[in-house]
Amino acid sequence: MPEAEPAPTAASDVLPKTYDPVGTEARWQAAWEAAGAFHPDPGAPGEPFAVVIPPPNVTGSLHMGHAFNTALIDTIVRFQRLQGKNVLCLPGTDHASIAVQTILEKQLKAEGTSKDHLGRDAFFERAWAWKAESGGTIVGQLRRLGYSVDWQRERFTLDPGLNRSVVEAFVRLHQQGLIYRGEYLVNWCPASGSAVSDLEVEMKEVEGSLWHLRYPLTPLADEVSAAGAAPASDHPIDHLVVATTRPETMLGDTGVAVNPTDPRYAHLVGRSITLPLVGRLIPIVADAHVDPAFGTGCVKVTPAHDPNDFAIGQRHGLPQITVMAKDGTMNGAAGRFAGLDRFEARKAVVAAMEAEGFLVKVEPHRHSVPYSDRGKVPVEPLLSTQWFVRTESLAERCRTALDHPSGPEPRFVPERWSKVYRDWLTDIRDWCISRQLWWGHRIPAWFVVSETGGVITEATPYLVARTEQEARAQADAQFGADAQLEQDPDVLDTWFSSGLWPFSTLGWPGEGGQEPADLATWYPTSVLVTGFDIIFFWVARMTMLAGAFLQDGEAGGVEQPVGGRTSWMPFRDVYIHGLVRDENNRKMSKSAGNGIDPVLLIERYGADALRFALVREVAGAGQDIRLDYDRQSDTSATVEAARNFANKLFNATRFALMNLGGETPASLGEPVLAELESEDRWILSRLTRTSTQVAEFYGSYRLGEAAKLLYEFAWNDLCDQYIEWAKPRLFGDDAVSQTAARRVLARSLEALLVMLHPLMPHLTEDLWHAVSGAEATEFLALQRWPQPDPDWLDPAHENAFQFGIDAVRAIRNLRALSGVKPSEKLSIGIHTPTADRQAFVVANQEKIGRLVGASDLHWEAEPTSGQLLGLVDSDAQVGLTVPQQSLDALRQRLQKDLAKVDKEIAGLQGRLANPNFAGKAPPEVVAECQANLAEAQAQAELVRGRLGELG
RNA sequence: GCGCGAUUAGCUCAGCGGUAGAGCGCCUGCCUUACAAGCAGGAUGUCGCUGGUUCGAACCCGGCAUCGCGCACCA
Repeated sequence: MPEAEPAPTAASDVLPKTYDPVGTEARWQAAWEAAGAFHPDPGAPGEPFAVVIPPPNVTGSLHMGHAFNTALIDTIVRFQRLQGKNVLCLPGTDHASIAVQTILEKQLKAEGTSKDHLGRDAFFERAWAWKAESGGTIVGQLRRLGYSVDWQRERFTLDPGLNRSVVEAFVRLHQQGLIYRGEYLVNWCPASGSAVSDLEVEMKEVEGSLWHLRYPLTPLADEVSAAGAAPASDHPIDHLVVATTRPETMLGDTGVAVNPTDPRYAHLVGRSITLPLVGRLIPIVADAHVDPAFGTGCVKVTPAHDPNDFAIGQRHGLPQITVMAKDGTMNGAAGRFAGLDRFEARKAVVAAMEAEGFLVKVEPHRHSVPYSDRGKVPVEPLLSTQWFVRTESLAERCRTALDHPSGPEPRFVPERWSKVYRDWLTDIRDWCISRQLWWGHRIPAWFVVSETGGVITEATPYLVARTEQEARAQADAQFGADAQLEQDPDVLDTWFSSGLWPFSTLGWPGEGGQEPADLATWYPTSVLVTGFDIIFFWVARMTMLAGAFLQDGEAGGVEQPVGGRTSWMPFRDVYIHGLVRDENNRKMSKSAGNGIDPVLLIERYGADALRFALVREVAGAGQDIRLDYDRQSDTSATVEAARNFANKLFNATRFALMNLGGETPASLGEPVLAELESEDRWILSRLTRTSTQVAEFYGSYRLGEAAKLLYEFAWNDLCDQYIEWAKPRLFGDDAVSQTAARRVLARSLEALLVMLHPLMPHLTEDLWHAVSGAEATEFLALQRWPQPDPDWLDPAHENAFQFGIDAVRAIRNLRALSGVKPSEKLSIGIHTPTADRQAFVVANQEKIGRLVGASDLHWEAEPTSGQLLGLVDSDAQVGLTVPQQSLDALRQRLQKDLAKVDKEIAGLQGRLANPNFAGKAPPEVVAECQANLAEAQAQAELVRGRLGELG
């Protein structure tokens, strides 16, 4: 960021009538970044507070989910900064192996070439070029949200530092015996030619078919030679019927299973089937996995192509016959079907079965099929040799931490997600971490290919090392100097590097056994903020990997968090938020094309408005939020309302600048208690209450509540009430009264700007500069949370002032009923026998008169006759003298009031008449009930009197 | 199948034991020298259904219904 960036000019003395976010936002983003405002020093004072942001795909672009996540995180970290914490918020991106490789391969294909033609090195270069070109998009868009992250610490999962972390992690896991290599069924994506993780598999409901196939029993005569012993007796049954949704896999069948308790087939267990089309003899086995009630109760077993069958096969020692190649076509083992694509093969197998009389029937069948998220094709369970992380011991550590005696680690907000997290850590499957791709971290394992004839086979010994030199040295020692090495061609799952994110980005593992300063200061991080959709895949992987690396086992064999920490957990809290749904409550997705572009909304309404709108919608419980949107006009009423709020603040500040006489909060000084008037004391009390409560809300992730409370304070209290009541003083010539009002206004507005800053950072930064006159090098973002004088809190006075508000409303209501022109000044009376209220009315005569358009505002204990009267409560009435009275409207109004109050009386009397209520309810509730009844009865009396006068 | 969440004003949602609120929208009137992206006033609900607990339930407990989500999948 060039230092020469022009210093931001704060809102000038004369502001325009509406706020223009576009220029303002860009200006402050540049100023913050140029000044390094969010580049913290690990040695700085202040309690450390750290957040690492969930790294988006480097080549992606901003969607509403990012905007939402960003709004939440930035609100939290900006609040903590205002609390004086030493805040690090660290940004970055991940390399998204499959996504990027898919894009690149598509490009290459369009150019008439391929990655294999290009070669690995050239392909890698090209991928980096693509990253350089498109990788700036999303970080640029994140900047436009006003994200207060430390861009100087921005990381990328493939950068050299994180590369080192990944290699170190792999090597250490291997040393701990937690990484192994072996041949297992994995989710294979034929489109990308790689294994994929569970995350990248999505179950889709499809209307498929259930093919019922006849599998003939092998005649007994032939069994003898096949099984070596003749079964006890023959039987009329000469075949079994199996059902399948994937008939092409029958070519790889190596058994048929029935339930051991199924009387229909018990006698057949041990006999064999002659597999149609293939001719292979396969045994009938008994396995409890088979549900006798489903279909025919007989299941074909294809261990090499189905996870359940794989397990059955293992239990019964059945061979695994792979009939498919890695590109999804049938292989040599498929006999005459070899070379066909798996879906063509399906048709061909069915046709052949039918032709040979083995097809019994076909039923429509709705079932779910695993689809590759990236390749958009059905995933194929395929046997292949892959690298795995043994997860059980890692998961166990995490489960134990959840039961930590001093509270669960991490702490989930909302709490219910911890259950989901625990479920995922229970009965967890080992994690396949190898990917047959080029764009990613190459696995740091070298095969000693000279031991197996120059090629990599399952039997080839391998060495895991941090560098090729290290591997070479190991090879020399173990296999001699002429051992030939070849690095594993595969790369690691992107989530492997993402799983290290909370510590790799802080410099783990460091140099020479030294803990890096960032890690020392900010690990464990304070909170992880993420959507529930990746809780299993990302959150749990981070906690599992941290458990493996951020502990020492030295102290008497008991593991301890490294560096004397109290916890090795990568984050204290996990704040789970919902999804942003579209105007029809649908999940936004690229394929559905229903995404709402945050950038469009930022351009239309400003980033502050979008952020405020998103956060304001958040309920406490991590629910999804719905964003309304009109696709015809690209407008959103919700965001527009937030934009209007921004404009309201802008104009309130504009008003203040016009009425503070060129002074600032600092030059005006603190309000002097003895000089304060009614509305001063009221707003300061409200301010004190609000600042305490908002801080509580922000601090406990109740961000939506914080936003709503501030909205109300700003609009209702400060603008609608305080400013309106204080106007005569600000405009008037009583210097003492004017100064008092200026002090209170300046103080309240400044505090409001600070409190709103986490939600609307640009606007508040700009307005704060205008109000405070602060230098361009100073930032609101780095100020402190308001510290109102506790003496300002005055609930009794808030109550007393509420009477004023109510009286004004009652008068205005009456005026509206009277039909008198709003511009016409009227003689108005407030009638109350109570001394305090009388004093209030007298003291605020001018202000109230102004608020209600009175030519004359006076107090009288009782109304004089001939007036139009309205009720404040049983103790106060308001009266107007109007030229032509609109008696019908008033009568209707009073009758309505009476009906309401009568209903209330009936309800209260009913309750009080119940002897159980008086006996069992708390006395204060009974007393309140009685007081309400008395009030209601007194009001009814007054209203009846008024109605009587009207005739 | 197992689990989770939702159901409150026309719409989007708060409230989670003392008798219902906000924003938007709506109706009426106002360009009142901060703001028409505004101001003032107003209307609007058998709180999904059904049992129970309680003096008292939108709120707690049990069922049911509808919608949504996650996990597991029966071939």
